Amino acid sequence: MPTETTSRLNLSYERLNNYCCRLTRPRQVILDVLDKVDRHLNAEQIYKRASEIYPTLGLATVYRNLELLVRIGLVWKFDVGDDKTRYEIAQWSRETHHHHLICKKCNSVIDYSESIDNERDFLREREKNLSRKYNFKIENHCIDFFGLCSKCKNTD
Amino acid sequence: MPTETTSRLNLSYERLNNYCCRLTRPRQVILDVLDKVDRHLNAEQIYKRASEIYPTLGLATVYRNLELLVRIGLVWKFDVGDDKTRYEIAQWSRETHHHHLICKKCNSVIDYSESIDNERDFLREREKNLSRKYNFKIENHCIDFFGLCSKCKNTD
DNA sequence: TCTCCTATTGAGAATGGTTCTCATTAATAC
DNA sequence: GTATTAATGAGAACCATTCTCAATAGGAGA
Repeated sequence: MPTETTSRLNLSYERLNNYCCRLTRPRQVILDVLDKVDRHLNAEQIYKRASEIYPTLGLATVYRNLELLVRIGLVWKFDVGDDKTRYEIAQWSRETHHHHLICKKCNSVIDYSESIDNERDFLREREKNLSRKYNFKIENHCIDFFGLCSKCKNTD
Repeated sequence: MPTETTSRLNLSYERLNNYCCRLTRPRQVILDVLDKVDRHLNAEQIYKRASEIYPTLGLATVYRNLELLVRIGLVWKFDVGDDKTRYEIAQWSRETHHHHLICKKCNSVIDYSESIDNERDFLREREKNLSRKYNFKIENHCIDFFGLCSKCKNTD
């Protein structure tokens, strides 16, 4: 019986197929790392973890595939201001979609997703208005709050 | 009689003073460029424009001062995904604060700010909740919508 | 107005995350 | 299997940004 995790990975593999991309070992390993991890990793960190599973992996391959995965929507990337792009597995479902609280000082990231229902309604309405007004096809959004986390707030 | 623009610049100069930063020619010129321009420029573009006014300006000086201006809140920076940080003069007032529509294909940026009142109310409430829940001091937020602009939508 | 102190600058070198190149390998179609 | 060609690994290259350091110039006080 497939767990939730394996079925999410299976969906990812299927999507790769739909885009005529080969299902290679590096791609599986990278997706696997992103799927398992709870934090937002940069390319170097993903490379390090993936290398433990697949030691001959190259860093360039990690970059190439992250770019691909972002392009076909399986992975999202974002920037917290430390010049290293961070990546997370795409969360399309109602339950798992979330936004970020980013600490300006230590660059840590907190996800939040609870009580997000009115946020969703609000955004849907907003996107509809903006699309019409600017003739712009909105595919995604990014809501980040910047400030000081509980630790850094007290040492500031 | 001071125009709106000159008074905004004067406020900026005052703020530099408050932070014990000298009011140097490069800083004036950079602020002046950012104040006048309607688009979101990257460091290179700011350097190019500022050099026309102050030809001996160095690129490193532009980077250093943009960092300073961001730190003291006179300038905001953000990223559209082309690996070049963009900068805009900080818009703190109710009338001028805005968010972005970013085209994934041509990296163009549209500001929107109209009918933003309910957005502001929504965000204020949200920030209050998040601050309490995560003991996080929210200082700023970033709302960007990504997608395809009217031009790119049709050539896709 | 002059002088001093030191923050700031300009130029070029250095850094480092990311991308490119190219010979080699391996995933898929037949 | 075999052929085709997308994908890979290694290292070089790229390029936005930061660093270094001697020279310059704000601005406080005399």
